Amino acid sequence: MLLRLKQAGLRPTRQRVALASLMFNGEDRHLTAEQLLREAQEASVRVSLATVYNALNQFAEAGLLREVVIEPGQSYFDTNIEDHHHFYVADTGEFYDIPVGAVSLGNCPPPPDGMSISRIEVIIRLEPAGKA
Amino acid sequence: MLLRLKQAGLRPTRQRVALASLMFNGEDRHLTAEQLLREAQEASVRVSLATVYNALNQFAEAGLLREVVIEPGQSYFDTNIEDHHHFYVADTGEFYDIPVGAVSLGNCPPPPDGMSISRIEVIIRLEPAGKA
DNA sequence: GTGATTGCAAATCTTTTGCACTAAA
DNA sequence: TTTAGTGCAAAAGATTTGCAATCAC
Repeated sequence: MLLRLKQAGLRPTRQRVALASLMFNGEDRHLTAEQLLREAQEASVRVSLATVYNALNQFAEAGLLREVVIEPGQSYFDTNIEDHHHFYVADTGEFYDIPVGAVSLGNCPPPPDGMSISRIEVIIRLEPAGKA
Repeated sequence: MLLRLKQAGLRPTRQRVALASLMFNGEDRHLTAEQLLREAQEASVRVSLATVYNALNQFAEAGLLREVVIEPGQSYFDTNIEDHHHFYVADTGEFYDIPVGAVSLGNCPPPPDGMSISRIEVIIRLEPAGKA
């Protein structure tokens, strides 16, 4: 974790190392700042909410994770920085990753003049089956 | 406009009629509450920000428009309720609609067990050409 | 008249910021 | 030691809410 932070140009402080260790634990995660704070507290890591926000923003800026905005008034941070898409369950706030290869996007219309595509995001919203 | 509101089960008050007239003026629009308030004020419609929010939420709930969340801390309301996708320019907050037929989405992976798809959203983020 | 709606101001929620203190190099 | 990072509490923004006044029916 130390190495990863150093490579990103971030000083590996106790808090940043602890937060990074919680987030980058092997599996792909989608966490809000509050959720990460709670995990830190459960792991007995002394850290403030402000620092969690700062760290998440710095990690995102450094390309270590990606901010995902799906709901009003709530940002998720996604540890999977590969090109991919999402299933999202509004009821629970759960995410499931979809590898980019699993969705074929054809026929994309050309961007307006003077613009180029920076990223394509596909969000498939889910609901409990047989609900609607 | 009166009719549209009545059909949606909303009492056609002065404010709601005025706001609806501004939003549903023929073209597809993507507005924030603040933007709509400003338009109302420019049109000399006396209405408060709280009422704009209430009206937008009621319209959305009634299916007259759709809330679109793309940026942290800012909701857009889209008057186009047909199935469609978006180009989005982060720098300016501009939207361009993409008709659903213009993007072919194949090969969608099946949703997790017990879940069904409620909506598929494709967001193509744009940046000024030759920027990156 | 009666109940829904409005406007205002205050409250709420997420996120950011200022600044004195602490820790990394 | 020097500079970056942290924590707290306060600030900032977007949105919601409580309640008396107002409007639609």
